[in-house]
Formats: sequence, structure tokens, C-alpha cells
Amino acid sequence: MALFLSTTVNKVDKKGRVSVPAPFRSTLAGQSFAGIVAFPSPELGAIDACGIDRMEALSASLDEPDQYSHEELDLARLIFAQAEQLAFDDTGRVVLPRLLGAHAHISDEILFVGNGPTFQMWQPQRYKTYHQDTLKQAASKGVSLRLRPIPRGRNGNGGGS
Amino acid sequence: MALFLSTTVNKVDKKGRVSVPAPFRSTLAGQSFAGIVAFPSPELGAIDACGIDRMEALSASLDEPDQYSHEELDLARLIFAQAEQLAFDDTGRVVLPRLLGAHAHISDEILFVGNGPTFQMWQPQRYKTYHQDTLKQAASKGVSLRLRPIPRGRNGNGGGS
DNA sequence: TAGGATACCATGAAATCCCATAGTATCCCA
DNA sequence: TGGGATACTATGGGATTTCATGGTATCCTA
Repeated sequence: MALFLSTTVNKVDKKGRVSVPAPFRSTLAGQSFAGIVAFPSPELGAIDACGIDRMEALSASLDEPDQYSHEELDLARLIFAQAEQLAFDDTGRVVLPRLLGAHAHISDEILFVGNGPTFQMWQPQRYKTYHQDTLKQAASKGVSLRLRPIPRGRNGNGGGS
Repeated sequence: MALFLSTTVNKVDKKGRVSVPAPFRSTLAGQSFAGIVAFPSPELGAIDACGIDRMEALSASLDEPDQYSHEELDLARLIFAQAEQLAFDDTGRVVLPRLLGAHAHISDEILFVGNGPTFQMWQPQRYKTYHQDTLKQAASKGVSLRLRPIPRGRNGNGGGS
């Protein structure tokens, strides 16, 4: 299962090329398309991204009847329409399409941030304020995430001597 | 299920490498990633850590509908963003990222504390005062820990699982 | 043929691997 | 039960590989 962690700042060169962080690339290794799928984040001025597998899973689940509301279906269509498949070159870079870069106000620096099953790309400064706002929101509402759900892990660990 | 116990002080060398205590390593043996996942403890000046299985469980639960509030989702993303995957080298060491070390004020010594399903890393001196404060708090309020059935769901929530 | 895009090559810095060592705990055998 | 041998843990340093990044050449399209 794909798991994206950590935060990295990389450069955008004048051709629009960006190195996808190596750890992200290895969590994507083995998927049916060697690259990422990126689309504008619906609510934030950022770019959402994931591997092709997740998009295929989403696509499949859209065919299941009665799983989604009308609004969700509309949103899903929008996402598919705006999504781009960005292939890795042989050093692990992708070319950031103009439109996506513009949506996120990205010029010469780009911030990759892991979101668990997906990741995002931000203009570094804008992410910083978003990050702080999130903390403030959480504090003001008294929310704290104590990693509380422990849905039972997968196979029991084999280690236990 | 992973269980981390006991307390150990180890050294941080000038490359930032630290030996993860051997008992912790065997607790983690058999997980899908040979290493630890570490992220800044939100409130304490310390580092929280666990195995990849726990993060994957959290990640998977994020895709379950209606499990989390909007604020909780945002906060969970923040944790993923700040988390780092630290791989063991062949002698069982990991490299402590600068940012995490700075967050916990760790320079050349690091203290590993088992917390049950997770563990923490502290600057030894700071842990000492935290430890004492905790004891004082407990004493002044007459709190003592008794065993009781593991709560499955938190109160006020559907219960789930 | 011009323009944009893609593939190929080069490089410095940083992370990772590999080897070496000392101290400690454990085991084995008499 | 004592003593030596052995295995393992924690630590240090050097060598090698990987990563991110920049530039040049080639291709396709218009």
C-alpha cells in the first residue's frame, strides 16, 4: 500500500522539470505507470497527487452503484478531467504542466508534502501559512489527533521470538 | 502487536546516527519496512515513533468515510507531513533528521522511552524533568493506574470496529 | 525551419553502505 | 560453579552510491 511521508523542497528548472523525492518514487515503484497523477486540489491552492493505482481504484469504485452522492460523482469527474499523468524521466523528474503550476502559484521552488495515501505539491511559502492555519484551527476547536484509531494491523507480526 | 518497554540512553554521532535499542528493533522485526517512523510530538518537545504498520493502519483508516472530522483529517495530514521514515542500517542505526533533532533539543545523547504501542525519543535532561512533573501531577491528584478492559471505541463516537 | 518538447549526459553534494573495534552479556563445558 | 570462549550490541571512520540539478543534443510537430 502506498504511504507518503515527510516534506521536501525541490527546485523547478526553467523547463519546468522537478525531481520527485526519491522516497516518493520508491513508494510508487511497481505501479502500472512509472510516474505520478496530479490534479489541482479542489479547495486549496495546491496540487494533489498520487500513483496511477489509486486513480484506477477510484475509477473502479465509481462504477459501483449507490456508493457516492451526486455531488461526489460530479467532483470525481472534475478531478479526472483536470488530472495529468506525469511520467518520470530516467533521473526521476517530471515536467510540471503550466496550468497546474499556475494553480498553485509555483515558480522556481516546489514543496512536496506527504499526506499518507496521497501527497501534495505547494508553493513553499503558501504551505507554511496553511500549516500554521491548520494548527490554529485545531487548537481553537480543541482537536488533537492521538493516533487514536488502531484498526488492527495486517498479518500479526512474525517476529515475536 | 508491537510493544515497546524500558528506557535507554544512546549516543548521537557527528553524522547524526543513533542506535535504536535492540529490544525495540526486535519488536519491529517482520514489519514491511525495516526501520522506524518518527515525527515531532505535538505538545511535548520530544519525538514520537512507531513502526510502519501503525502508520499504514492510520493511512488506511483515512480512506474510510465518516471516520474523522474535517479538522482531524487536516491534522492527520500534518502528522504525515512531519513524519520521517528512518531506515535501519545493517547495525541497527538510523539517521536522525536535523529538524527532528532540533525539535527535541537533542545534541549528542538521546533517550529512548517505550510507550507501549509506540515509543519516544528525548533529550535525556528534558525527559527527566518531564518525568518528575508527571509523577508530581499524579501524586497531587491521587491518580494511580489500574488495569481495565481495553476501551474499544472512544465515548461519544459510534464505536466502530 | 522554428519552436517546443523529449531523451541523453555531466557533476557536486549528501546519504548510504561497508568495515573495524571495544565493551558487555551469554553460552558452554569441565 | 568457575572460567574461558563466543555472540551481540553500540560506536567510530572511510569508501561508494545515490540524489538532485544543470546543461546539451535529438526529435516531432506545425
